[in-house]
Parts: sequence; C-alpha cells; structure tokens
Amino acid sequence: MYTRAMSGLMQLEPTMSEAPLGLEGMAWIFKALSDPARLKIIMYLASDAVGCCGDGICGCDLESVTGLSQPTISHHMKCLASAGLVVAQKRGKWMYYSLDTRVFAAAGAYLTQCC
Amino acid sequence: MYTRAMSGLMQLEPTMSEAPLGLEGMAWIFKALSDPARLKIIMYLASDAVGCCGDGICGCDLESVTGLSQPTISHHMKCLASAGLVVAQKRGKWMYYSLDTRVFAAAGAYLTQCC
DNA sequence: CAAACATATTGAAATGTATCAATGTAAGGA
DNA sequence: TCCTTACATTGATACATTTCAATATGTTTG
Repeated sequence: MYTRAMSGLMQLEPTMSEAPLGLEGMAWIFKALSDPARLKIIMYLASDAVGCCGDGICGCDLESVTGLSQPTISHHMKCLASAGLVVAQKRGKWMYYSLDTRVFAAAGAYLTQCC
Repeated sequence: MYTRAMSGLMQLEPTMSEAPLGLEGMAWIFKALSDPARLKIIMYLASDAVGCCGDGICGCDLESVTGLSQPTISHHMKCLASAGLVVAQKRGKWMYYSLDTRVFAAAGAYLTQCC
C-alpha cells in the first residue's frame, strides 16, 4: 500500500486554494497556527511594521523578529503559505509576505459558529 | 539542564485554566484543533446528538463516531481537555464530554481580530 | 562575469504525535 | 464476591515536526 508518508509528501502538503475547506482543510489551517513562532510571525505581519527592505515584510525581517535561522523561517513560511494564511510573492531577490485575511476570517468563523 | 521533554511532560501539558492566553496558550489551543479526528469529535459534541448512555456524550459514543480505538479516544479527549476546549466530567462509570464555548469564542475572536 | 545577498533545499538530530494491543483501575450489577 | 463495563495508562511502532549547518539557486550589482 502506497501512502502519502512513503511518497515523502505529508510533511507539508495541502495548499488547497479555493476549496470548500472540509475537516482536513480546517485541521491543516489550525496546524499551521499551532506553533508559537508562527503565531509570532503572524502577529508581526498583522502589525503593519515597516520591513528592512521597505514595501513590505520580507524573510530577513522575520529572522530578527523570531530569532530563528533563515532555513527555519523559510520552512515556517512555507507552512503558513500552504495553509493559505499567508501570501508570498517574490519581488527582486526578496520574498514579501502578507496575511490573507479571508482565511483568518473563515477559520475564526468556524470556531465561533461551530458551537 | 532539566527540560520538559526529559520530565516526560510536554507531549500533553498546558491546562492553563483561567490564564491570559499568550502565544503559547493560543498555539496550544490550535494544536488541539489541528487533528481531523479531534475536529470530528468537536463537531459531534456540538451537534447535540444523543449519546448511548443518555444525559450527554460519553467516550464510547466517540469510538463509533471516529472509528478509533478506546485508548486513542482517551488520548484525544485528554488533549482537547488540556486545551480547555472540552470539559470532562465523570458520572458513574462514564466520562461525559462537553464543549467550553468560551474557549472557542476566544480562539475565534483571536483569529478574526488579529488582522 | 564575479561577488554579494536573499531565499530554498538537503541532511541530520532531537523531539513530539497518532495509533493500537495489552494491561490496569474503578464503578455497577449479577 | 465476581464479572462486566468504561475508561486510563503503558509500551511499542511508525511517522511527523522543529531546528540548524551546509549547500544550492536565483537576483542584483560592481
């Protein structure tokens, strides 16, 4: 039997674009939110802080905010992006990150409405 | 240096009662929400379904809902309870579970208000 | 083109997680 | 008292996650 784990996937996957967000999709979003370093990054992106490169927050800004190494930041941002919480766009040699407020709103609504 | 991991804790911990819910606490809540089986359990608890024992939903109801073994259910419920999302109370030989809507509301508000 | 910089990928170590079988514990009923 | 039932704990297995050092890739600039 061939599993996602065997394929090397499922250690970062979804990126489900505009799907209906079933249990799996919601769980994936919450997993992305389940790390303090990632929440710190999110809070920073939400704060309208001015990044070192002007024009947005780039990866190197997040290294100093979190105290984590560059590869680790890269990993976390990929995780947040795969959940749709963060939009990453390359401009020049920088990656600029921003929050997709729609996904936050959807996840928030899920929690406030589920009970 | 003595770490949480060495102590055997931190593989289920918080249960932070009435704390201010910092990044760590929020991350812990989202981690509890990050598993499809646990979301399924939450949806079931939110559905006002009638359990097999009357008077609420008990552990054995959740085995059939999820298809998971009894020890696994026990593990998941401890996880949800440690995040404060679920309240567990023993009555007779059953554990009755219910959602703490305040914690859901707090987590939902966190997401809708953070950006 | 070469150097410098921002980011991504790989590899590895340490730790955490999900799951079940087996076993323990406590409560109720025959 | 003994058996059954509901749940918890232990032990083991298979993965997943976090993190960094090392290295690769791609972009800008001298």
